[in-house]
Amino acid sequence: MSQVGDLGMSVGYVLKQAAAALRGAMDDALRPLDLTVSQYSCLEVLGQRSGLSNSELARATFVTRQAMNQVLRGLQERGLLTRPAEASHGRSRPTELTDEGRRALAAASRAVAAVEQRMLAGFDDDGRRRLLGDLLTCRDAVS
Amino acid sequence: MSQVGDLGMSVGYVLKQAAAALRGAMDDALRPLDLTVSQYSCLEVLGQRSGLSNSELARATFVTRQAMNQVLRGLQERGLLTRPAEASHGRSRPTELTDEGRRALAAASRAVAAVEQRMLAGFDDDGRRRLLGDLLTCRDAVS
DNA sequence: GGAGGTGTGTCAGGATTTTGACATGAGTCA
DNA sequence: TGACTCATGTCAAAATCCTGACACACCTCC
Repeated sequence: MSQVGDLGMSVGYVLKQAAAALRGAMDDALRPLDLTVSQYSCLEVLGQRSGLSNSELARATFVTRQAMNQVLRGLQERGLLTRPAEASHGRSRPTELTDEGRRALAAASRAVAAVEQRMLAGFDDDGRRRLLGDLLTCRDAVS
Repeated sequence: MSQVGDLGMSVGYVLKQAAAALRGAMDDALRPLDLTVSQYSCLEVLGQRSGLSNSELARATFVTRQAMNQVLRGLQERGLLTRPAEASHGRSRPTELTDEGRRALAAASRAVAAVEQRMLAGFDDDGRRRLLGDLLTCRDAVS
């Protein structure tokens, strides 16, 4: 006898499906802009909080700092962000968006916002706030 | 420490975070059983609906059929499932769990259920049903 | 001052996934 | 029958991510 019961009724399973569907839709929306979801996530976090280090960005996007390092190199190569050649304190190097990076972020942000708008079309303001709170509860409970 | 500002108010961003946290917790819970999340997902779907083909399993778990093929090979190698040597109709080969596969699934299902229980500790029955319905709405709207 | 612990950046290797491609089997329709 | 379309399985290459490891910088405590 399965502990999970009907798979279609498992919150965890549907959560995973919803996240996968969202990621796929974001991927499609970002492909014309030549950005991956990981790259966009990095830019978005940097747009909100400038000057974060590699490790801080990794934690914010739920990937390892090694993976984030690869993303940062690619974005730096393309001129979308800058890092000082050497750290001023410790080993961490604060990352900043360039003007071109801000332009790319603006375009990507619009594309992703359209996807999120489509995902939440069936919710009113109260419903969205409620869903957001529920997801925060889940995230914190399982972390 | 790292409040991300407006990003923390994005349902899509928090959905991604919650799914990532859940995946990490599932990974930890399944590691003692020598199963990855992908492998468990495959077993769980097969436990619910036996006889699915490679492509059907891939769609059910939101991965490509190439990736699912790799998972199926590993599980078949370990004797957790069986596939007929050749297809009886078309090219699809229906997959079935072995007795050992069912035992592994039962143990994994218990471990994952504990994680999900922890994730939903803060919800009552109505809250869980509501969250499940909201996630289904999101999934279908963005697919 | 020195030892130990923590956080950070980076390198290397392996595992997983995706993209692109090709061949096969089944169904549709002229 | 033959051309066309579609779904499936599979192979190969590339991209991505993770695990393990190492060195460096800072901090605390003795």
